[in-house]
Amino acid sequence: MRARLLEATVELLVERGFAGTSTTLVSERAGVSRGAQLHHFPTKNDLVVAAVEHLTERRGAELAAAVAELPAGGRRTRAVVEMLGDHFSSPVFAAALELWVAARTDAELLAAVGPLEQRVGREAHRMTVAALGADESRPGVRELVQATLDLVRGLGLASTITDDSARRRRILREWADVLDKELAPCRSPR
Amino acid sequence: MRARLLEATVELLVERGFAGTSTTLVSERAGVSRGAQLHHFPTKNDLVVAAVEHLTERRGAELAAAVAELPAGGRRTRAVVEMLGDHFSSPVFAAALELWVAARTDAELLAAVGPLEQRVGREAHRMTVAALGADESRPGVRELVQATLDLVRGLGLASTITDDSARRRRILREWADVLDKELAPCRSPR
DNA sequence: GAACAAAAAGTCAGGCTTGACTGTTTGTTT
DNA sequence: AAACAAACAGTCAAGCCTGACTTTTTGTTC
Repeated sequence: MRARLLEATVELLVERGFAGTSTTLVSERAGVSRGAQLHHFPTKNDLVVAAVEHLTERRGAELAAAVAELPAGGRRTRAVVEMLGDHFSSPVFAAALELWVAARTDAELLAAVGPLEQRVGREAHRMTVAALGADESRPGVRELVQATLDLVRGLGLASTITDDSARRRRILREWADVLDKELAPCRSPR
Repeated sequence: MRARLLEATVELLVERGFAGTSTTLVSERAGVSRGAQLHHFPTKNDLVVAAVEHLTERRGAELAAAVAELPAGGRRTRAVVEMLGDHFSSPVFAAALELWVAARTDAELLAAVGPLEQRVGREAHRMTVAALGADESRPGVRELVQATLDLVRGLGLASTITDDSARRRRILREWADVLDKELAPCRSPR
């Protein structure tokens, strides 16, 4: 029942945004009575904060699953960045974005979302480093991985109102080529 | 008077977000009566759409001013990307972000914000190409400039809830070095 | 089997926001 | 100078959202 409420909350975040996600709508969508909802989550903030955590777990699981299915061979870097690009253009990202923006002007929400997102960010970083087989001990490598994640975040933001996947693919392909050159373990390119 | 209303709208977008920007607050902040406001902007959407246009002009002007003040010499690429990074971490970006996210789930708003943001994006692209002195006829260069803009957008998004400017600088510095290598006109690095 | 606690269901009032309506001032034209 | 139009000012009712309160059902323990 908790799960149903959280799922409904995430759905409504994607469809109607944070402001459009009223607690009444959530209880209706989840098929849960208003009283039951208020029993589990006394206030809207409680509900949404719990939804953040739920969402975080889903994001982590989806990322891990996507990494596991990566092809081993040749164009691995391209596959990794395309996977990241897809992930950060998914509805899951849209829901997270709603929370992110809402938290910017809501101190209570920020206190809950901030640390969580930081944790997810670190995990995504670890995963990406592992997936790319990058050597973080080399100077600059860590920054380029971070840049990759910030890039897909920016692309994801753009995709929420203009979904130009062809443009995204071209950019990520070029980025992957740059990464391949910069991350190559031998023959320092500098 | 229109200008005061629009300024107040932008301020409130930054401070309280889209949902927190009520028309009543705007009229109070602008020192304009409710009736006067409704005379100029019959609905909230009218007001906010006009604010988008106003904001767009300000963004354009700020970008142009920043470009004009760039040092000519040595580390020009670094200066350009740092300038972009600063710009996309400013309150102006926060206001635009609010509108962006609100437009995602509001068709009427999307119709107004979409084309506008596209125009601004193109202009930013042209400016960046000019500032970097990039040769867009070479394959991949265009994509790398786009990637740079999407990267700063992603960094700006991150900065709205966690303003880690040191991290941003490190990342942009590294990226600037990569850009210098990739955009160098002679000796194709591929 | 009865009693008690916890979960779920329904109702409702208070507060806020929006936009419509009516009155007042200012400026321009004849 | 008068009349008319446009901008401006204030008020208000309808609608929605939130969260508190009351009642009913379910499950567990004695």
